[in-house]
Amino acid sequence: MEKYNHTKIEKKWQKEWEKQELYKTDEESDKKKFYILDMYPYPSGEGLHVGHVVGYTATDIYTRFKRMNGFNVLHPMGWDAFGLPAENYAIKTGMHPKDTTQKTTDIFRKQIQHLGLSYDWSREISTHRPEYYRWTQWFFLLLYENGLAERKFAKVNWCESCKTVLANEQVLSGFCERCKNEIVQKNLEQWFFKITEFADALIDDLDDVDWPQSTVINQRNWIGKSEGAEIEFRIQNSEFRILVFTTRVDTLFGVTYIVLAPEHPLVAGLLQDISNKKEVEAYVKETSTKTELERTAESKEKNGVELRGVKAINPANKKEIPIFVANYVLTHYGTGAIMAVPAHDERDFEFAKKVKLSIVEVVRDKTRNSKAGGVARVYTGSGQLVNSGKFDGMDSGEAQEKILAYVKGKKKTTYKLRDWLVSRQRYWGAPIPIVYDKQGKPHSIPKEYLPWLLPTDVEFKPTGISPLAESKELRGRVENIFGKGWRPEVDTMDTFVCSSWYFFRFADPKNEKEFASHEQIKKWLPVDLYMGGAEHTVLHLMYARFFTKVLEKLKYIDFKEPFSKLRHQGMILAEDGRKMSKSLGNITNPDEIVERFGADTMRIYEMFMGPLADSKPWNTQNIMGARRFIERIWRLQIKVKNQKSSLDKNKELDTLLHQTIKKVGSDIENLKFNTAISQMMILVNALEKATVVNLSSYKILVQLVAPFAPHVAEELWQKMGGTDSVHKKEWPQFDESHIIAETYTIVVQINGKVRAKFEASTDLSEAQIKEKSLSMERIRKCLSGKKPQRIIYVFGKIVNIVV
RNA sequence: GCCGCCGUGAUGGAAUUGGUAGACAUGCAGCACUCAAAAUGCUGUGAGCGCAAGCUCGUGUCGGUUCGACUCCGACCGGCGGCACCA
Repeated sequence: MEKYNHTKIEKKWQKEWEKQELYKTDEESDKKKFYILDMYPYPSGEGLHVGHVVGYTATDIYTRFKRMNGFNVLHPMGWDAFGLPAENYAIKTGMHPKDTTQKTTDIFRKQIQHLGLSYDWSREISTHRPEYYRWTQWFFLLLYENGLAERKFAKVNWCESCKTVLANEQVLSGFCERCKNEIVQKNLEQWFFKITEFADALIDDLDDVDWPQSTVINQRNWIGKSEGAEIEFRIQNSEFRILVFTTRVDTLFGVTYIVLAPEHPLVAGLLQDISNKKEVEAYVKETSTKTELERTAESKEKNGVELRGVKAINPANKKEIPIFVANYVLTHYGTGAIMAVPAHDERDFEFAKKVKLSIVEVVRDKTRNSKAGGVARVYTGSGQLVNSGKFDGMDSGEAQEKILAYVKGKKKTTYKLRDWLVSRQRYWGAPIPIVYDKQGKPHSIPKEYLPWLLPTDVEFKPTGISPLAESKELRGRVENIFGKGWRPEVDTMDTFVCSSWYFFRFADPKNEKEFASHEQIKKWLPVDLYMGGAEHTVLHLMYARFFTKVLEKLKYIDFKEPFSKLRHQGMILAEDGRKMSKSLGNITNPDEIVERFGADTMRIYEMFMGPLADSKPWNTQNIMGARRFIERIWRLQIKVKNQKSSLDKNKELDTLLHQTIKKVGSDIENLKFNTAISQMMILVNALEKATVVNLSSYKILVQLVAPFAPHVAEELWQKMGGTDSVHKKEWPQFDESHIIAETYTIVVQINGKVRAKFEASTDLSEAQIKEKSLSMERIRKCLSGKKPQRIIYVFGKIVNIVV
């Protein structure tokens, strides 16, 4: 027997599989479809890291398993190629992003192939290619022409270092997601997608998907649906009214002042009527030039000024109350104005204390004996109403309804979700397919001009204006087509636009007439299993769901959710337990591991580390365990004999074999690869102890291992006389009759503590088992004459004697 | 602060309609093979007590439910992730 040589075997089979196009999706097949998708990577210059390998190996195992179980599987791979890092890299090196992208995707593809991952490369896509972004542009126009994309002025997040506008989702606690620089706010005209129109569907349809609970909750929180009411407050001696949004109508009698956001339009409207006009103007100017971040980060300290000389009227008790402008009220949420209830809202309480405003308790905690008039602490729960006129004594729920009717308020639902800002002042993205006429009015670029090509005569250096604005070619192109005085849109699209529909393209990647044909979409979508890191939950998943809902609304598709089942792979931490990062110098390079130990070992190791979704630290020492496992299987070859009977002479081994088939199958189905491998190790350990291994048993072992370690399995399959690829074989079946044992171990406990065990044959009755337990010498000794009070028998498992 | 998840040997982890805690693997120790090393194989490996048979304790802490709790309930402690003045 030759020594196990992973390099030789892996090279050989990777070449052979490519030659045979073994993993190409069968177009003609009438087998049941299954679409297994990885979140496609951004092909960075650093290459693949060990974290990618976890997710890709997991889906590969599942893919191979599904194929062996008779499914027609779509398992594609592509590149999220547009984006800031490629452009930043281009700026640094002077190379065109197109060339660097080409280079890095080539490296990624090679690395992925060296892992033996069974993607159908004939369907590879890359978002930076005109054949692809043509359809990204088509989607933009689809949204625009259906009123779902609009251009508007907005206070937007601006990164001074990246020189671009960012989406809210790309701002992490006030800092740029990419470069970690602080974000400032600018007022600019930008393109938005109206994702807020789908807020309810984005919440409701989460009920129908099989996703990790935490991800579903994160999505819900991000959308932030909140049901409440709008209530109008009159202003004394004025035509103006203040509309506030509240979720606590029951506290209306406790409203002792009103607060407007500094940007609230009414502030300007009321300026004429107030006595401290200068002070208010100065305050508004100061607060609104600050970003939201500065307002919160520099101090959570609340401050504000009163609009002196005007009073609002509380519609519930008709009392006159003061009006403030304050920094703690947000313009963009609700109506930009609030009714302050200092006794029952922490923020209002804090502000009222500071400015010395009155605090009136109107809801009392029923479970506690709150002291009358005790407003030293805020009570934000619901309870029983006090100081609320005829509503006294009602509980919060009832009062909500009654008071709302009494003041003629309207029910209203608000959301935290805001429209998606998609324009970017950067080069390396899909150009927005819009041109402006002489009056500056936007027009769609007619579909026949798509792809609307990204010009090449541009400097990448960020200047704050879009690089495309410099392109003579682009300006000329527009004037040629549309006429003199017309000018191009010079912003590009956020890369999240590209990734919001790529999973459709895989169904029909070469289609030149549509983003994907109706039949191919119907055939393959939705995605049956989607795998990716949890860090993408809010951003990408929300946008992809939004696009899917748009398509459904416009009758392109007839399903509502793109990803039926979603799972996250956990992060691989460095050996020191910290995150792997370049700056810490603790990165493990997968290429080195593959070279030293082999791809099969790498795959087994990463899957054996622990539960797929958990974060776990890398441990190079532990890789040897995976390697030894493969070598043990390899060495078992010597013991293989082609015995006549398919049933192994060794009954115990036969039982174990069938148990293993069963467990490995169900574990793969549940993505519990660590325990599947552990079960196979148990089988291998047992086979090693036998003097002879039946050929049929060994072949089954090789088939079970095949999804995990495809190269060595293929090699051994061939050595065992297999003619076709093991990966095309049917998954082995187990026989339940081989698993059922003739005896089982009964554990005898006294008061829940294990005292003895015995083997009982399956035909013993309950009474016989109890009797047998009591008669055991050891049990008699332990009982030492004490009378059992009760004897509990759990079928086939336990006898518990209670004394 | 709010929401969600998690806490098991030296280490990664296994075990949940409540039923033998620590499977499998790594490490470590001893032995075999070897001139030697590597590789491989065998044995041991939660803690304490005991010559032994065996006993006691043990799944973050404290309490509860139960014949029986890693598993269920309550409070607390610690860690991770997300959101964060959203009215």
